[in-house]
Amino acid sequence: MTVRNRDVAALFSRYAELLEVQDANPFRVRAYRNAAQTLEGLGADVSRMVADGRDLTELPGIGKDLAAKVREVVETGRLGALDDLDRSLPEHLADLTALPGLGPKRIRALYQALKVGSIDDLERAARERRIRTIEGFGAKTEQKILHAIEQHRDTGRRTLLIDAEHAAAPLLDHLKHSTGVERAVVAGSYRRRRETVGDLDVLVTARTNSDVVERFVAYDDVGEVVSHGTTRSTVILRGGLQVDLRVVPATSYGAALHYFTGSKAHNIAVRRLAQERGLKVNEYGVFRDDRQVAGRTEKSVYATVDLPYIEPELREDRGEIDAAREHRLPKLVRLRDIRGDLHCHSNATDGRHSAEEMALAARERGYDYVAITDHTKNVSVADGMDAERFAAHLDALEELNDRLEGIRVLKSAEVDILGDGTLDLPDRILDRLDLAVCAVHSRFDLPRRKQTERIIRAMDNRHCSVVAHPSGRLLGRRPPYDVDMERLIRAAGERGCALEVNAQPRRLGLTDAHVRQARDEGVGIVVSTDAHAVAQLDYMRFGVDQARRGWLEKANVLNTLSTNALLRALRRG
DNA sequence: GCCGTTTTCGGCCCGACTGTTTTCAGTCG
Repeated sequence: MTVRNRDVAALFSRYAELLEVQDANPFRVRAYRNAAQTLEGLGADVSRMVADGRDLTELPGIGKDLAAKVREVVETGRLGALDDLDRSLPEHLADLTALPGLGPKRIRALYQALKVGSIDDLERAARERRIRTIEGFGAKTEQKILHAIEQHRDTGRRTLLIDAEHAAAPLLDHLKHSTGVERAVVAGSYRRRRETVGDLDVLVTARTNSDVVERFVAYDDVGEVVSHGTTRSTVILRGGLQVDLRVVPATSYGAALHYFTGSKAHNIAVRRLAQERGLKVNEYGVFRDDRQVAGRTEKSVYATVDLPYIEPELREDRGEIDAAREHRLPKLVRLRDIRGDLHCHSNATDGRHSAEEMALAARERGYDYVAITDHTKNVSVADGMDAERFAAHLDALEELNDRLEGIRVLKSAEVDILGDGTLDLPDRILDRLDLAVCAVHSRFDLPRRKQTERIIRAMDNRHCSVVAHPSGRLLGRRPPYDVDMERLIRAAGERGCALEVNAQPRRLGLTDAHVRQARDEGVGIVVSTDAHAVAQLDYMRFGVDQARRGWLEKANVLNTLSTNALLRALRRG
């Protein structure tokens, strides 16, 4: 069994939780958390690094001790130190850290006083009114604990970025109508454009007499007010999404925006740089002694630590600080660089609109080209077409192309990759395509090696221009199929095959870390919407966000090219 | 437990809100 980065990260995270409950040195706890984060954000397989005898201490936040522990997990699948802790503490004690309001100190107090070792134990103790008997706990805390358990049981999931957008837009509109409000924006992971967000961090600049916090807690969609201060408040919307509001004066806007955009790790790194320069950075500005020296804009904050502006999508402490210092930050691809969509469905199979409607909608969006990529026979649930139907379909696309002006319809298909890695269309049809977008739609359960080799075999076919949604995941619904993505990326590079960032907000095909790895390996990336209706062409921006999180520049993205340059770039051999 | 352009030891980011122990610890972001 191959140990994946996220397996090691999960063990480290759990170890950190247990250490915390044990009242260990908080910096030691953080070291494990940092290491977990490093591993999760790493494109390369740590198992392979171990097999290749690479020096793991080169990784940020991993020293001699943690390198040995990573090796231990990779080689044995276990972490001995964690097993030891697990033996001395109740199995489910660490689960308690998931409850808001319960930190390590309180969990320890509960365990020592009442032998509470799980959420169920905790609920029982609260109902029997035993929690209020512990020093430092009262009736109100007991109630809050019960409430937190309830909430934890029916939510506790992350929200898709698109759903967060739908919640944020009307809320911002509501806040902007408050007295004295100048600006209202969403910061946090939403602004960093992570694929899912845990909560919404709303930042408002306002004059001192503003009623914005009052308006915030009185917002229609608020289900519960968690906290309510003068400059800060937290609510939970009816749908379960938590929203944190912070209010600062305009002179602090840049510092606050930087602070609340995060990530936490990025902020800590920036503040450390400030410290070295005798400065203090907080959400109100950059200070030398008690005098504010910057903070009205984010750029001014970065300038005090001698860095250029860093785009929010890069702020994950994954090397962006060093890159900024050395003036080698990527010039990130933008939505307006995109000149066409290379993955769209029509009503020839499971799309809602005709190829002509899709093409006209693409033209409206300013594109030069659009690839109509309908399904092949093996994807029967989508009414996939066999060779005969496909031949007629391509005739129709040619006819359409002759008729339309201002947009080039590229003849294409979403060719199913069969279980053995062959393609679901004969060569005589594949030869007629401008490009073939190939993808897996079945046999998600193949073991890792077989799945990997299946897809590489498909890439061996000279017709395969792009591998679409190469991980097969559906956020919150279906985990990625087990595939050696690192090997897949290398294979794509060797064969001149492109990989797709699928812009469907629930797919986003490649993770940001894998996008970045593909870039480092020189693999061409296409960003496509997989639209099944004209409105979904607008999902392109989610794909561009993901590309930006993977450090892609315009030159890394093939569908920023003109039609002819694109077709040249996709031609293989 | 990590890390080093003052350091291989001694640091490790900073402030708001809540409840309770009435002066502050705990938690969170």
